[in-house]
Amino acid sequence: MNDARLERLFTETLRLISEQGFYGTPMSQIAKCTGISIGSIYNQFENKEVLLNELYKKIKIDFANHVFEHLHAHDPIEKQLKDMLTQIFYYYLEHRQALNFIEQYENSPLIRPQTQQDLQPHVQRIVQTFKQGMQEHKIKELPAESLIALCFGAVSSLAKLYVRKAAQQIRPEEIDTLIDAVLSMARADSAGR
Amino acid sequence: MNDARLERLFTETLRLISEQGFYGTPMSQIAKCTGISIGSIYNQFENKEVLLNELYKKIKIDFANHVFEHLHAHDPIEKQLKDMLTQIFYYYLEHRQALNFIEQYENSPLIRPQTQQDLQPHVQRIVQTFKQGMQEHKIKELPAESLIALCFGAVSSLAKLYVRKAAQQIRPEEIDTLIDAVLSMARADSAGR
Amino acid sequence: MNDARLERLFTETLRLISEQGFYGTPMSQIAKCTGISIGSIYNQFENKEVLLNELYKKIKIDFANHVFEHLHAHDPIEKQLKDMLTQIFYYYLEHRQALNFIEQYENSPLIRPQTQQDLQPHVQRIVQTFKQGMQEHKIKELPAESLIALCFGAVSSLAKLYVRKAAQQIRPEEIDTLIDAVLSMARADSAGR
Amino acid sequence: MNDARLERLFTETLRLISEQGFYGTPMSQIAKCTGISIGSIYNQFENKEVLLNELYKKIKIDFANHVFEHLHAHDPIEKQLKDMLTQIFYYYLEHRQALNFIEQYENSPLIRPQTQQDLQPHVQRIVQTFKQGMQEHKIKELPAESLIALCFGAVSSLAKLYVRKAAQQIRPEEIDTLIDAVLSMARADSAGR
DNA sequence: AATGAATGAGGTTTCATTCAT
DNA sequence: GATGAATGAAACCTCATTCAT
Repeated sequence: MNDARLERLFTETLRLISEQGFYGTPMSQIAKCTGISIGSIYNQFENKEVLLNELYKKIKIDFANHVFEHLHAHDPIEKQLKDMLTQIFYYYLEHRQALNFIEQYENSPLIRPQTQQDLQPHVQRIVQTFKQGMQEHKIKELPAESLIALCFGAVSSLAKLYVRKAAQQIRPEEIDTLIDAVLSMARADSAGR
Repeated sequence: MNDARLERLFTETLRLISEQGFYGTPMSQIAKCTGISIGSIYNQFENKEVLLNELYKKIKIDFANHVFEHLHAHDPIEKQLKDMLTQIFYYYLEHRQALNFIEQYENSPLIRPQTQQDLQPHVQRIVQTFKQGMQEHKIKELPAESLIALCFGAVSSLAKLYVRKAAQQIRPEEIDTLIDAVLSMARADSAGR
Repeated sequence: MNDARLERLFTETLRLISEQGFYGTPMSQIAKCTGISIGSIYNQFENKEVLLNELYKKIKIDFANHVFEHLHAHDPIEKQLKDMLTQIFYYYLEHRQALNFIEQYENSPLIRPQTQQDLQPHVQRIVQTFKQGMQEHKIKELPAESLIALCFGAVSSLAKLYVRKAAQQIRPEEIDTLIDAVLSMARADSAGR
Repeated sequence: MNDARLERLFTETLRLISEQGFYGTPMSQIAKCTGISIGSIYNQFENKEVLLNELYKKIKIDFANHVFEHLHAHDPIEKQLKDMLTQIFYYYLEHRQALNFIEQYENSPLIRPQTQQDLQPHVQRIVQTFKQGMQEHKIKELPAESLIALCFGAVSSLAKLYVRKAAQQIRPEEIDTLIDAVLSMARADSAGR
């Protein structure tokens, strides 16, 4: 299968599943909407679960790449963190299908520890950035995983809120303030009590 | 259907779905595991979607009730917020099936705006507590909805992390510190920058 | 079960089945619409098939009684036949639910030869009237059963047509002419070729 | 699905339903008896109702085609009508499954006005023949629809009678006389009183 | 490699019937 | 008798997957 077809397969599958869910989206519909025959899809992916898993990995990697593209390794660590969270928020807002798919998938029994392992290298830099911040005493010295969970959980939750209220205008200063708030969870100088 | 059976139906459905997902859990299995015939289930709930919706509402209300039971209206607002987030975290930890069900359901196409409307009264007090905190200048004056999304997103994300690493011992002081971090998102005196 | 309840059971069952068919009408709906519990219905009738069979017999007997009530044994045989067909036509028109039920039932696999046997006495007089007409040489000497089939088939077919076009006004002279036409099938003096 | 399979599907469905009725004939049995998988049937027909509807249309069209094949447009109108009714009678006798299916279907709530509309063109010629007879003053000037209902109702009723008494030998002269009787309903020179 | 008709296990749901109250 | 909650066999239908072309 050539790249264009594969791309169309992923894009359309993402769209359908974000609208209808995993089980509201039969393979036959994916075939019809992409114009790719069911047989060809099964030539490429062993079964539906594998297709979804590959889509998940692709989306997460796209996401990670996007975020890191906008990060400058020589910026002060605080700026890097702020940029990271800001990028994540706006990425989700502009890729709400991806946001929904990720949340569906990560909370479903389809997700396997192995998949998360495979993605480790792609998100390694996030952990590094946080840990570097701790070494520089700019970030609270807490388990990096926990801090990351707090920050990412907060941002994706915020993104989901803004996606739902699609109509309302996004006021960038408000977002900026909210992301500062998120950062205050991590910042070392932030009052712990 | 008497209360005991209904309770068993809800409990067992929650367990099965948190383990196997919505579509990995056929009605026949729910019937077998509860010892309630399929016919009786359909006597009580119009269809599977309605059953899941009612289960969702029940879980959310149980959750809200639990959290509010441990809140003292006359405590200082800061303490109330801290207690709330702490309660939520430990509730999720002890009700990981509920946590997983809620996350599955809220990210699925099954959820309907009407359901969220129906639950409004039960979560009203959360909004009130935040707004009161703003009036007392203890809480940043940001859209309450957004602040709540940040805090709740952070806490549930943290709970999911701890649920996954079930084996590891929970260190209460660490949790306490992390929840303080969450609160620093909301606290007015916290450096916004 | 007292008479009023039994009557209501029959009336309502007839209505439901004429609107929805045998299999579109569950026992539970009959129970709800009559206000008679399912248990009571099963006390009275062994099963659904028996209920329908009893209803069928009741309707056919009501129908036969009505027709014969309007027949005068001392009228000339030709008048009696004409009255009979006319009565049948208007009976069907005013009891379209009965007409539909009968046609459904008689063409379904539910009908049993025994039931038709049981009704024999009630329709005996029809056969007698035709046979008497033959003896008086007013009626073609053909197998009575066949002649009856022709006449009754024609009239019920006509009734079904008029029932369908419910809106249109019935013009009694037109009906009269049409029934005369039906009679011409049977009349001895009618040109056979 | 190729023509042979489709033909087998129709033939076998007709047989089963004429023996067991619509609701005595599950799709699974149709699948087993035809050797066509349930999936393939549903590939071809949206649901059971559509399958039955298509079968009904096919049967009616076959029926109409058969009747018209044996009609000669240049014969005198009286002969055409007689031939038509005779053909109908023998067609039903030899296609008793079709006769039973049609009667079941037309008296069931499954039938839809639209379907009858769709068949209009195929039965148009019947109406034309009757109307032509009226213009030629060979046929009583009554509403064509009503006259047709009378004649067809009589003939199909007669056919049903002969089908039931399958054992008895058919005496063609008797049938001929009976069909003449049916025609006397329509014939202009037939005594109206 | 691409196709899509065919398959049938297994899902959701219905509803005739039972039986304890 | 009357009731109606409970039952579960069996219906309709879906859809992941196969495989001959």
